[in-house]
Amino acid sequence: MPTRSDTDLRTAVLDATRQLLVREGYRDLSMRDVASVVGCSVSSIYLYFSGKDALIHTLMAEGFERWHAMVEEIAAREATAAERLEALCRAYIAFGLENAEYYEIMYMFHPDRMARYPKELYRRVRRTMDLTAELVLAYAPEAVQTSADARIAWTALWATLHGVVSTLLTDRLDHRIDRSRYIEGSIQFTLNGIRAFQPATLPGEVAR
Amino acid sequence: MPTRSDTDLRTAVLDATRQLLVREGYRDLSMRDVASVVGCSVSSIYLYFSGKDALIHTLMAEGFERWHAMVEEIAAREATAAERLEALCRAYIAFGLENAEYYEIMYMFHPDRMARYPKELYRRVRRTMDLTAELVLAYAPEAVQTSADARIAWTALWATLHGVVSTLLTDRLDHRIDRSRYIEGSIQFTLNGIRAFQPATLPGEVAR
Amino acid sequence: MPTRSDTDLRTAVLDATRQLLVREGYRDLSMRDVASVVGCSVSSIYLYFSGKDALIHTLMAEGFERWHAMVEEIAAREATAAERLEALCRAYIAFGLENAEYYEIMYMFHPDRMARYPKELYRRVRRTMDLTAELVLAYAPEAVQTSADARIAWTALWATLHGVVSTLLTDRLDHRIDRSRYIEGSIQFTLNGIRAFQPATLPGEVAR
Amino acid sequence: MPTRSDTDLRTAVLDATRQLLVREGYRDLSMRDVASVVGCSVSSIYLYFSGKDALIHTLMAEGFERWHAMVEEIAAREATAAERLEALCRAYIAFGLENAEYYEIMYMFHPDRMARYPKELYRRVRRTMDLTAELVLAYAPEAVQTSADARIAWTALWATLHGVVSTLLTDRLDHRIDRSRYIEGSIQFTLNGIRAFQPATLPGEVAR
DNA sequence: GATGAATGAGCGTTCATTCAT
DNA sequence: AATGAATGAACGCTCATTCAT
Repeated sequence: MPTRSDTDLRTAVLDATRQLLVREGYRDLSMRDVASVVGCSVSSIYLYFSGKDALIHTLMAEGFERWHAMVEEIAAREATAAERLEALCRAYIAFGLENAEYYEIMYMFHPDRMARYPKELYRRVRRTMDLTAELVLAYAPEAVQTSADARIAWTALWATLHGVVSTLLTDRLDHRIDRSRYIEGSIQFTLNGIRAFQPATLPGEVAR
Repeated sequence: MPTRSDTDLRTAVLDATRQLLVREGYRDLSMRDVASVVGCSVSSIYLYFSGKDALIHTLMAEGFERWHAMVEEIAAREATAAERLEALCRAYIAFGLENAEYYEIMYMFHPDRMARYPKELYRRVRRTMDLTAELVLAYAPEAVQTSADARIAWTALWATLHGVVSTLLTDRLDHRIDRSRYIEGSIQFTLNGIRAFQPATLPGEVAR
Repeated sequence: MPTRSDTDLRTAVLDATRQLLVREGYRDLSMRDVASVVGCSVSSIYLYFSGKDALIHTLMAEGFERWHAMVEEIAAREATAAERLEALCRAYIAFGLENAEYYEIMYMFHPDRMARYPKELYRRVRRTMDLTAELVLAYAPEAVQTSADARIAWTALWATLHGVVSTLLTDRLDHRIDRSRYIEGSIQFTLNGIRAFQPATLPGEVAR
Repeated sequence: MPTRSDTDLRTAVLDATRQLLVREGYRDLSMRDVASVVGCSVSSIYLYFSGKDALIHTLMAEGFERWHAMVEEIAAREATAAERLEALCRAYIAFGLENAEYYEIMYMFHPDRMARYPKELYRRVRRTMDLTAELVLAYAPEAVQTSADARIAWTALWATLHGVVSTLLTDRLDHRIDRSRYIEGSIQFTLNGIRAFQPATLPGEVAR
């Protein structure tokens, strides 16, 4: 009597881990818990993952994958550059909020602290960013002219979005501020910033 | 030969904890580690702190204190509103980078996960934010008109700054991007965003 | 060379605990001690018992079980009521002495001090007592007439027996007194007490 | 401003310990607690007691002292032998109940487990018992004829009383049994036992 | 392919005790 | 006479990991 005949254990473990990550957070996640949710033995997990780190790494990769897919979908949309960039921003925030601590392991973790993560991931992340940079470039071609500029602009834009997500996830938004307004406001004014973008000059250089 | 006679153990423990926090992050911080860095016994730590939580709380309070002092100093400066707000932004980022995961425990932590932190801290944090809001208001009085707007604008501004710090601390800045340029760029364009600020409209409302 | 292959660790842990309980008493019993006697790691104990309390509870239950079995066996004997009650008394004392502080955890412990013990045990204990009460009733039907009287008589009888056990276990019997004589003497005169039993009158009531 | 000028620290420590012993029980008694109740430093306790054991020993001695005094007082009373022996029994139980865990350390502790207790105490305890034996002898001179018999009888009597105290202190009295009736019943029927006393014969000897 | 048994290292915390001052 | 500072050993317990079956 195969309890789990069709779906394999590896998948079940990933599902359980993802679920527990949201419920308990990364540090309270234990192999025991995962096994107990899956309904298998602890040691079985080691058949598919070399250890806890590898398990987490897999989820991180999965997360980046998902995000990449979203970006690709948006990039492919029939819409104005402005609509697409706004959509990207909203998608990012939504992604972060919906994936909660899943997001945490993707972004808030010092890679150095875990066994070195495969280079391959960095490559993928960079590819995602390049794709995003194109959207930025298309959005404000008169302000952002080189693709180097675009990367700067996007990283800065991303920083805002990350800040928003992180602020909301950790519940640090002042309670007097309306959540949706805050999100929209942040997006709008960071986009304003992009449009008004001019290659930054370091302090000491001829200023803006 | 008094190794520590003049400076007391309490201070040494705090120093070691701060240092370890940067090296190991909060969750990997153990009382044993702290003791070993300080060069004292584990139980000695308990002479000055009732437990691990209390130790961390102390550092958090200390961090917020320091930041508050910086804000006050900047607010008191003889300078234009623009200079002061820019200074605030740079100070924030510098503070975050220099205090590394000291910063982490201050901002990246869900308060709910630790034994409830004294209300008093929250009050201080909000006071700091109000002070900051004034700087924002002074910077762009034509765009940001009410102090409610100012709080929204600041929280959004803060989100960017937090994003920058977090991006840099977690080493996620694309290595092709110049660090200083990125910082300046982020500050400039977030300030642009402030000047162009208009109370956000929710999607569905009459848009910008 | 299997040191323990045939008998399982769970049993070994219980054995060691019982043994240590005699040697060290309950409060000085540590999981480390148990592990060291068993020759296993501390954490292995947790494979079979959820914690120290559970370990002790198991032993308590086991003890009460054994005692209940003895009572049942005696109640079933083909013998006079007098012989059976005397047998019960001797059995009680023998049980206490042979099981040493195993006895201690069964009887000398304030239940309140440990995580609440399952009700089920209390029920068993009371059932054992009821069974015993019957033996008392059969022994002196003219003196002890109601089963309520029997319970009082037995509890008082038990108090004596417990006193004897406790006295001997804690080595408080005056060394000039012969151990066996003391035991027999106590039994005889407590039985005399039973036969001469009359429902106690509180001081102030019309006295005997 | 001497906070404790008249009464010395030694006394205060003993008082605090006694008080804590009742409140917390022996095993939860800590030097810290004592010091905190006294309002002195932990190390100050060591000025008067060489350690925790010595502190407990002192209290045990004190307890035996008190009990001895009670016995003497009763022995000296103008009353019938019966009244005095009954009074002794009631006094014993009252003493045990009123001194709760104070009683515990006096009687429930294996002397072997603590640093050897001074011989002097044993001598005192024996003297107390001899005094008691006299009361027993006077109570039933026709049954208890030699002082050896008296010691046996008393030890057995004591066992009952101890059983009663222990039963009540550990809350093991069946709740359907009235407390006072139980106490009186036990006393009465143990006295009956004494009166009917005949030197015990070992099983195998010519029986009663 | 899957598991149960076992472990070693580590955790936060408590406590009796010592000793220089 | 009294203390504050410091410690070492122990405690109950958890966890990621290994390995024979």
